[in-house]
Amino acid sequence: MLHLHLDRSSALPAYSQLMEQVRHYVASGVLRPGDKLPSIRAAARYLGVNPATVVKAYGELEHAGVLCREHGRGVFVAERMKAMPAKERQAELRRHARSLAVRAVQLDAPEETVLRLVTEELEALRGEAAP
Amino acid sequence: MLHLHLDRSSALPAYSQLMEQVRHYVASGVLRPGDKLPSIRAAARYLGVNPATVVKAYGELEHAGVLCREHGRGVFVAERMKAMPAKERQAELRRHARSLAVRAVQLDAPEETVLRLVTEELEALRGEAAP
Amino acid sequence: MLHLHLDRSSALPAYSQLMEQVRHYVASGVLRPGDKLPSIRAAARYLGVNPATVVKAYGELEHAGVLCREHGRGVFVAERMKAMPAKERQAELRRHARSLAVRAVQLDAPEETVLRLVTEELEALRGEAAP
Amino acid sequence: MLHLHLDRSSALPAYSQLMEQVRHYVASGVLRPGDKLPSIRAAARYLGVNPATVVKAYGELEHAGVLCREHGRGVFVAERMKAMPAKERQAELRRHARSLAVRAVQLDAPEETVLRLVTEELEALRGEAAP
DNA sequence: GTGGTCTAGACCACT
DNA sequence: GTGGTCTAGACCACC
Repeated sequence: MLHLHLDRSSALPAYSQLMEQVRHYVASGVLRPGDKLPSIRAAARYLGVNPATVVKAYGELEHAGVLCREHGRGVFVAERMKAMPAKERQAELRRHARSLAVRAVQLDAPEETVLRLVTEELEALRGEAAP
Repeated sequence: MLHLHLDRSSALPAYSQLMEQVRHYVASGVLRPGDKLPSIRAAARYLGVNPATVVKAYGELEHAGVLCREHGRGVFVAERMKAMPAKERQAELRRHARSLAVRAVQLDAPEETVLRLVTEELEALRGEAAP
Repeated sequence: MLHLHLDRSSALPAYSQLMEQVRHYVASGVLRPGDKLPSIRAAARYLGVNPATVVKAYGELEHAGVLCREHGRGVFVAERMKAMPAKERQAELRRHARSLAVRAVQLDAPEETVLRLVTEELEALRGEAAP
Repeated sequence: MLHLHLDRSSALPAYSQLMEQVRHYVASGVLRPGDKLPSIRAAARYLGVNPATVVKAYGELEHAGVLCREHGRGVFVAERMKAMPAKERQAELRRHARSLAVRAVQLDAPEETVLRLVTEELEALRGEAAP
């Protein structure tokens, strides 16, 4: 059973937190292409939210090419990431990298610490895929 | 004059975009401790937004320890970043590093590309401070 | 054996995709009046769907006058299209033409390109009938 | 005031009908880039539907690059259609052209009638833009 | 069983 | 004022 949880005190809306967790499981390989996700109702019950909230999260992830909803059958991890133009991909990554860099400078963290953190997180994602 | 701009179609609210830009200028050294920021009215006029939007951005940044409002005199870059506990600092950086890592894996970017992007952004910040 | 296939990730329901394919084969002459269609069970097995899905598709097509179910014998292409009032026929065609036109304008496609596409598709249908 | 209306007996969901109408107004030039659409609440009141239904329609049109929602300000026609890869654009047009061609053959309409309908619809869209 | 749509209404966030 | 999120619950469509 997939572990999902919400931080009700977070500034991010619930549907957005759910999206991030699913993205994480897909990125880490815990969820693989073709895998079935918890049904909308099951996830809603488990998280203690309204089914419509899960519908929104799953729907947005479908738009993003991460999931694939099949009427009457369920929701699945998409077989292949929707081809995003290389330029857009690079731009998205750079936005996240810049955001990290700005915080690092403000918090006065040395470059090596920042790079180490990124490496650790990348390895953590790979690690989860193993079993 | 500080260059500020908004992407009205962005998902991020205007005040949040403004905050990010101020953080960027402070991180890069374009704005140094003690520097005066544009007045709320001037910034609002320049950006074409409601002054309340600038008030909110400056207020949040004051709360975060980046700015320092002095009644009747204006808004300034704080002399020293409010001391954030090392643990919190690490946690904030790790959150950003994780977010970058998740996207990198999903977009299938190799580790070296990711690290290069981060290094580039860190250097870009340092570069802006020089002149 | 008739080639049938489903796109499970499509927004259109399975029964609707099946209908469209049968319509296509009938329009192109691959299926001619009186021809027998695959049995409900055979089609369901071939497509990997629930027989009820095929029942629904065949049923709707019978209602539209494209097919003709004969109890105990099978499902056949109707001898003559059920006479649809000229006015309704025109209206249905115009609906599809308008939908095409709206997309063409939005996608900034020149008129000649649009007309060429339509001509090509009409010829493709005629071409399939030949052999 | 923009004319909007729903056919409650239609098989298409209300939000989808709304989308089609907005697409039509944008394609015809009745709505031009930058134009403000009726607010979500105003449109909902006018159409006699729940605001959430309009939210869904506007949201999907934003994903499609037709509209642009700005928190607290309103919903506007996007300045420029999101660049869709030429290949996808062609594919979308061809799908609509094929659907038209299939119906034309089934309804036994001669090629010239079909092409005339398409031309008429394209001209109708251009005509509405004039004033 | 699954997902899809819609309502009525609440409360929050942004400008 | 604007749009954004969420709830509780209904009913429909698909498989």
